[in-house]
Amino acid sequence: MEILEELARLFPVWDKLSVAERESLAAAVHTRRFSKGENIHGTGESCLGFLILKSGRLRAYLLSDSGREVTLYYLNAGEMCLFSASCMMRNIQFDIYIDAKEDTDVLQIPAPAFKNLMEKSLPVSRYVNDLMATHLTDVMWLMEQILFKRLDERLAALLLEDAKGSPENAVTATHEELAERLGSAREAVTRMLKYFQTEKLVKLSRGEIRITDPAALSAVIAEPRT
Amino acid sequence: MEILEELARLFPVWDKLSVAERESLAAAVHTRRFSKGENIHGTGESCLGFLILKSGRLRAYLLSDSGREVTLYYLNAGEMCLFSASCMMRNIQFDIYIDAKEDTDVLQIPAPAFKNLMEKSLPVSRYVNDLMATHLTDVMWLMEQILFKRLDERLAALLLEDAKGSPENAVTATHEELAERLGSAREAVTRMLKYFQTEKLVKLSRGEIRITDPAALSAVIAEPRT
DNA sequence: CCGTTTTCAGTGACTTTGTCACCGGATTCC
DNA sequence: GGAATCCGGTGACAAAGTCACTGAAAACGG
Repeated sequence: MEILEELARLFPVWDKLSVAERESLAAAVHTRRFSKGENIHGTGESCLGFLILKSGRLRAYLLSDSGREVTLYYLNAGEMCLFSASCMMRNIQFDIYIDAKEDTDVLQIPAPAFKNLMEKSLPVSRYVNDLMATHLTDVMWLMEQILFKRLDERLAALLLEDAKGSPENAVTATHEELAERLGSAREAVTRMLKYFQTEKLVKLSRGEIRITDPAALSAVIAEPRT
Repeated sequence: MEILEELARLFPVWDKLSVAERESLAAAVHTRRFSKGENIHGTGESCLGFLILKSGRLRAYLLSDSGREVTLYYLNAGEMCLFSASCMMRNIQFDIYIDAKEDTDVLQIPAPAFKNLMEKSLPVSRYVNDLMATHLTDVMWLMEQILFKRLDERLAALLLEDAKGSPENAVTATHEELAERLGSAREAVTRMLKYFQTEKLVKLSRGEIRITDPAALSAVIAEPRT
C-alpha cells in the first residue's frame, strides 16, 4: 500500500508503535488535499485531527475581532499539524486559524483515532509533548519579540533571515505578509522599509525586497536606528 | 511518612503510578521552602525539577534586556510548576523567570527522577501534556490581549476580575503589578487609572483600587473609552 | 487584447502607548 | 527619628497602530 509506506516514512514515531497500533492507525489514515488559500481550521467546527504534510505549506495565525491577523508559524512538507487536532484536547482553549498557503497534500489521522493513540501509546504522548513544547517556544519567542524589540530591529532580522539562501539576497513577500509575521501593521512596515531604502540598506519593488547592504542591516539589529 | 502522604494527596497522577514508580518517586522527593521575593528559576543554571506547591505563591514572567517584566501567570497552593523542570526538555528554549511572591513551601521532584518518570510512565506524560497545553493557552490568551485589545479594556477587565470576591470591591495591587500583568508600562496604567478616577469609575489610594461603578467599568470593556 | 477588478504600496493626520527623566509623599527599616 | 526604599504622579517626547484615501501594478474574464 502506497499510503502505509508514506505513513511509515513521515510519521516520526511509527517505528515505536505496536503491530496493533499500526493496524488501527493504518485503518484510519487517509490522504487529503487542500487548495491554496483554503481555510482548514478555525472558522468551522470541523475537527480534522492530526495532519502530516506531504507537500505544500500551511500558515497558523491569530485573528482579532477587527480582522487583524498575526502569523504564529508556518508548517512545511514533512512537518506535523497538531492544532488541527486541538478540538480533542480540553486544555487547549484558544482560537487558532490555519490556512493553506500553497496547494497542500496531507496524511490525515482523524481525531478519534489520534486521540486513542495519544492516550494509549507512550511514544505518541511523548511526541505530542515535544510538538507542544516546540510550539510554546515559538509563541514565547514571538511574544518576546513583540513586547521587547523595536520594529526596525525585528524587521531587519526578519529580512536577513528570509534572504538567507536567496541568490539575489532578496525576500519575496508583500509588506502585509511581513507585518503579519511581525505582529505589526502594514503601514508601519511600509514606512520602515522606506526608511531602510533611504538609508540604502534595501531596494524595494512590488512583492520583493532586495538587501543591498547586509552589514548595515545587521547593524540595525545590534544598534537600533537613532 | 508525612511527606509521602502529601505526595499522594498533591501529585495528581499518584494513583496511576505502579508500586515501583511510587517507590522511586518517594526516594527522590523532598520538601523545600522559598522566601518571599526569592528568584527560583531563570538567572542561575540550577535546574530544580518539578515543583508541587504546598503553600504560598509563585510568579512566572518574561524579562527583557532592559529589565522590563511581563507576568505570564501565577501558581498557587496545590498547583504544579512545570517550567522549573524545563531544563530537561530540549524543545523548550525560552527564558522564563520564576519568583516567590510569598514564602512558599513545595515538594520538589528533582529533574532526573522526574525526567525518568516522564519518559516511562504514560499517565505522567499525559499529565505533563495537560500542563503544557494549559500554559500554552495562558500564553496565547495573553498574546491576544496584548495584540488586539486596548489598554483601557484590558485594565477594566483585570480590575473587575481581581475584585471578584472582595467585599469592598477593591483590588490590592500596585500600579506596577497591574502593568506587568497587562504587558504594559507602569506610567500608562497610572494614567489610565487616573482617567478612570476622573470618570468616577474607581477610587485610588496607595496599593489599592476601589471600584465605585462596576457597571460603567464593564461598559468600558464592551465599548472602549471615546 | 482590453477593460475591469483586485492587490499592493505609499502617505498624511491623528491616537494610543511606551520611554525617559524627574518629583514628592508614604512606608519601612535600621 | 532619620535614611533608604517604594509608590504614584507628571510632562515631554518617540514609536507605532489606526483611519482614510490614493494611484499604480498585476490578474482576470470575456
